[in-house]
Amino acid sequence: MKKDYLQTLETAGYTARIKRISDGIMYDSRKVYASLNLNIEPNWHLIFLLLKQEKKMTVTQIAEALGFSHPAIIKIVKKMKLLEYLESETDTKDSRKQLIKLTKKSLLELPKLEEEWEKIKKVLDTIFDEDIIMLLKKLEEKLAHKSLFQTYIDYYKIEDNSNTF
Amino acid sequence: MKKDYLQTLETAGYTARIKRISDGIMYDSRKVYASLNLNIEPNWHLIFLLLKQEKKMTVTQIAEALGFSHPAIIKIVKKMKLLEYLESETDTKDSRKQLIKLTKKSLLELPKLEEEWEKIKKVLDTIFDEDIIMLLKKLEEKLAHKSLFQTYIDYYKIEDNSNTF
DNA sequence: ACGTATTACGTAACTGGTTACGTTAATTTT
DNA sequence: AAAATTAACGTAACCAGTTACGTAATACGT
Repeated sequence: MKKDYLQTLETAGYTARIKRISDGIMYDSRKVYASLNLNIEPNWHLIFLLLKQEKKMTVTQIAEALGFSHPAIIKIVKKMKLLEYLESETDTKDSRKQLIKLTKKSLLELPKLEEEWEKIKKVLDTIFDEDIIMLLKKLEEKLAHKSLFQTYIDYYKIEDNSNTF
Repeated sequence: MKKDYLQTLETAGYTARIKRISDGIMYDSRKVYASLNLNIEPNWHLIFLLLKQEKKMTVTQIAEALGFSHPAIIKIVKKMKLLEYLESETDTKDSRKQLIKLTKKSLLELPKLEEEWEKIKKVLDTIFDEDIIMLLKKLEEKLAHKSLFQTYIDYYKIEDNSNTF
């Protein structure tokens, strides 16, 4: 078994370790979906759930809800539209807005998908126990309260010249 | 304050939340380095530490140590070479191997860099307290023991046809 | 010692996200 | 009601990583 240096690199390694965990989970989710021979990507799950709840949402609403940039949503929506899982209409009140919603096909396939998600959830629940969910919440709270960058700036009373050049 | 849907989306949201935390930390680290007007990227930190310890390492060794693919390391090394932080020589015993090491310039700048890292460490330590590090270890252990994908396969005794189509 | 398998590195193409920028529509200011 | 500002979407270029693939050097089995 190879030596894992990240663990020995102290604090410097934490962020890398979190990233590795995150990437690993993403990678595995992808594999699970692939093994199902479903033409579905992990991210889509969230979009399905969101639109099932809200019926119609604009691009920016989805982006904000999921914490992505709006171009990211546009790309995902494009893909999902190609596979006819989503459709959109222009808002009659505000023609800038695109209202995204699930198609008939989506609604038909939802029960099957939800069954799969239920199975995936069970597996995830074996990893994400109480403690770990607590950890997530704690981390989120800390970072939400004050970003790392801001903490750094305040800590050392440095002038933020990252944008000046 | 906008509603955070990820929190309401149950298990489906965990992986997305971890990713968000991870991305956020990365983003902020980048900002800290930018504010220092140092031409250094966060990832490089680990390479510096590693090579300071080990003196000379091959591309694949670095990749394994840090959990990246080898092409990723090649790219990073290329950049660092351009700025003259790294240099490489071909192994005399095995001419396939490139031995990467720190340059004089790196060694000269190290004290200053280490001073900065020390400051960054202090800030990170305000986030990564005992509890969080414990849980991080726990998560890593769980995932190291058995990947999510494997858990899934075993759980449902599915044949892995993710590579077969 | 010779053919085969493996290892190490490098490049190319792709991926899932980002920021930057442009356009048009709506809103606010004056 | 005209001008300026802001909001929503779309596209383009970029970024940091990945996988897939090629090639050359080494190690291995017979």
